[in-house]
Amino acid sequence: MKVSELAKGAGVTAETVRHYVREGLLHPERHPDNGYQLFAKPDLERLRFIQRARTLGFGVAEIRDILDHADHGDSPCPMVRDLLASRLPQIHARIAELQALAERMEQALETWADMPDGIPDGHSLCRLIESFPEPLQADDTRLADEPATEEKP
Amino acid sequence: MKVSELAKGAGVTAETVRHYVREGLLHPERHPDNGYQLFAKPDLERLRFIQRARTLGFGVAEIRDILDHADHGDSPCPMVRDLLASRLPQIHARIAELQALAERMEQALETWADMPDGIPDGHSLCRLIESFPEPLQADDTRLADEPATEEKP
DNA sequence: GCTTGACCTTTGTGTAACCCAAGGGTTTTA
DNA sequence: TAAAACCCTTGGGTTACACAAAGGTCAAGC
Repeated sequence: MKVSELAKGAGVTAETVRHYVREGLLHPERHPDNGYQLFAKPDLERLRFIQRARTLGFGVAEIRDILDHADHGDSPCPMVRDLLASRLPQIHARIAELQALAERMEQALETWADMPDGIPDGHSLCRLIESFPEPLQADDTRLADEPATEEKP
Repeated sequence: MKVSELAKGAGVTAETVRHYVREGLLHPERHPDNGYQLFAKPDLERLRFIQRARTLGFGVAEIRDILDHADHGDSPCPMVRDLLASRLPQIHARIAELQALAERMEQALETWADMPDGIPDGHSLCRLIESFPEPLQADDTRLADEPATEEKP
């Protein structure tokens, strides 16, 4: 299989496949004549494995570690469990954070529904925003990292 | 005020202040002798405004636009409202996404609690992950962007 | 006057997971 | 046989900062 064929088989873009190759998650052979990357059937399974792992919140580097373990004949499952268990509370924290954000936004829209816009007068820029409570000091309760579930701008 | 003083006043780091200056959110004067950035009292209010806007989900570039409008004497409030209203559903989508992720993770941990780890055998890498449902094809229901609420690794 | 430590400057690099464009070779197809 | 379609690599962009390096500045104590 060539790059695009593998990509289609798993529902990702060819760029994503190349990215995984660059990051060492896939190890294709090379066609000796033209240098094209050649994937075998197991690579399709491997790519699907990667996809599932991504939806479970694993980062690309972590998946590489998992795959490396497996490639060496070691069971990566304990690692997988540990990663999952340690990441879960962070996801919950992130959710809470976003819910708080949504509530602030909704509250803002409600509050502002019958407030005048106001024009910048040197004391305020946009009274709407300024009427909001200050972000209670430096709250370092932010989530450390969240490698999963990316978006495409 | 110098950089660190302004930063302390708003509970952010000096780096953050410098970042906002680079991005055009703050326009300090320069001490003619040593080139130090000099901030006035309004800049502190401005920085706090930025912080509030960030907690409301606005990105730095958006805040720059808002501030530019205000600096030109235009009321940025309609823009603010529009941005908020258009971003809110994305936040909700993002929350739903993360909740689904958390559920998958929890379900995985539960399911695996009494499953054997399994050693890679050429057919499976980690049966635990492979026993999971495939990410239903290319679901492009992902969130377009979410410039707010960043984390610090 | 001088050293020391704290603070200032700019520039460049790194982060996560890709996307996209450019420039150039290859294969397939009409 | 020529165009369309696909392959390759390289490099830059995205977000909101953090951090390190190299060097200038300043306040205080001796």
